[in-house]
Amino acid sequence: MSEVTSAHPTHVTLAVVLQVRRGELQVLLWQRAREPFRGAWALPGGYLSAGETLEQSIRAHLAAKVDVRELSHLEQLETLSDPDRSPKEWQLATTYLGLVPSDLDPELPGDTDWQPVDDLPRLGFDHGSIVLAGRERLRAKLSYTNLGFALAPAEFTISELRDLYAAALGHDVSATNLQRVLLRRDVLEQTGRRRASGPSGGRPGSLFRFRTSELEITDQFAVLRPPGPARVPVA
Amino acid sequence: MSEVTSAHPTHVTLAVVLQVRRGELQVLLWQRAREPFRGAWALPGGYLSAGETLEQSIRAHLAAKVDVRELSHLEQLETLSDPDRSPKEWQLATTYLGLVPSDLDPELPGDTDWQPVDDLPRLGFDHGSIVLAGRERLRAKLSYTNLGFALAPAEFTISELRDLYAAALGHDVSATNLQRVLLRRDVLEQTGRRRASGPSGGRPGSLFRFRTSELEITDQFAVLRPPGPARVPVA
DNA sequence: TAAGGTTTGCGACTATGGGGCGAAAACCAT
DNA sequence: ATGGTTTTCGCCCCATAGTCGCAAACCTTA
Repeated sequence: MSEVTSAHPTHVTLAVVLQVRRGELQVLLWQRAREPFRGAWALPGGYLSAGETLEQSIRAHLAAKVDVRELSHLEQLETLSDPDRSPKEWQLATTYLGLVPSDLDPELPGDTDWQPVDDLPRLGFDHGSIVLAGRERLRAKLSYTNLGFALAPAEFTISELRDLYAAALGHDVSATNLQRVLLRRDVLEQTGRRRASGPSGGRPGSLFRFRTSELEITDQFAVLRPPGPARVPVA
Repeated sequence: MSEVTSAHPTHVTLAVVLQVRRGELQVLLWQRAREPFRGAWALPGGYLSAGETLEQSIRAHLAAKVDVRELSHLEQLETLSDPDRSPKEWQLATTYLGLVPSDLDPELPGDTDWQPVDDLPRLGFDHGSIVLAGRERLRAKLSYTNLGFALAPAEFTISELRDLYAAALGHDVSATNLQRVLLRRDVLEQTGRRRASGPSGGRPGSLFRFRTSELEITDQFAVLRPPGPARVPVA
């Protein structure tokens, strides 16, 4: 049980901010200088202030670490309420998933750094499981939404996008298949330009972009569909 | 802005409890006797008490309306934080989705009743949109999980199950397709028994049951799968 | 300019799973 | 037995994903 159990819980917001850096999925963490969990790493976030919404709160706390304008996506995850999740007080935590495009490299305070999600340091509180939940949410949504836009730069070749997906999903991805799936779903479109070929030569790749930066869900996963002759293709 | 904005918000839990009754999807509501929103209908729920988790809180509040043991499923939805969502105070609300099998008919207090989700009365606060969110979550999960177990009685024919799905999804469902999909995914199994044929005659249907009442997710919706020869069938 | 190496693009083929349809099976009532 | 009703099941079609391999496009070096 908590050392202090008042009648009202405190409320914090926490964010799992993910980015693909150097070919691997990394999460934004900061190292605690004070107890509890002194020396351990923790998710960015902090207390909810009066008059704020939860989203405003997490954006404000993140602004102290990274420039908030660099966040390409932010969505709410679970709200945690185990009375023992903080050793010092009765504290609720509403968690968020944030994404940053891979071509950005925001300035960070000295106590803050990116850590690979597959090789995490010791995390304080229940933050380890929160990172797992964020990673899982990202993995799932990459499959049935256009969320890739939030990980990718404005323009990219299919090979570059394949590497992004491979890092985020944690397994190899076929470039052929990725291109076909995303083009058929109309989430990618061609820019017409090509990229200068790399240092090792080879054919230069066409540049693509995501058609929109609004989250869209593929309707294809409604398994028991309404009856009808056929779903009309876009007119 | 709220009339009263203290430094600490209050926190309530609310539940969208759904059941298929008389062939349509209905939600559990109670009619408010006091301001604000006197006379309007509202979702069951109430304040979070000291030492509780959010799930314990909503279960306790629901116990005052329906016997909690009748809930076949309970999962967290969003946590709402608009400072103006309650006219009387700064109040956060963590919402839940609850499901009740269609063969149960719990005792209800006098102020409480089931209402069809397609023809709702006037709802107080933001409860209208919460009901929508719950309905949408149910619809989605019926497609890619075995969540149907939470709507169905212990045994049923395919036709009966089709009617349940049709009511929950809001559109017709093919019995042939439903059976094939759920059997292939191994979520349904046959009991061996048959149901006596109905009043209008006809061939008696075989009785089925859900293989498990634990929530399981069909892995089939990972679109960009890991490479490999084939996913091995269950050995 | 030709040859060889590297990377991208793309079509062909296969596998899987959902949707539609109709015939056969199983039951009741007359 | 005959007809009406409901369930069951096989068959075919189509959409989409996964795999493979070759051609195209580019660079470097000879």
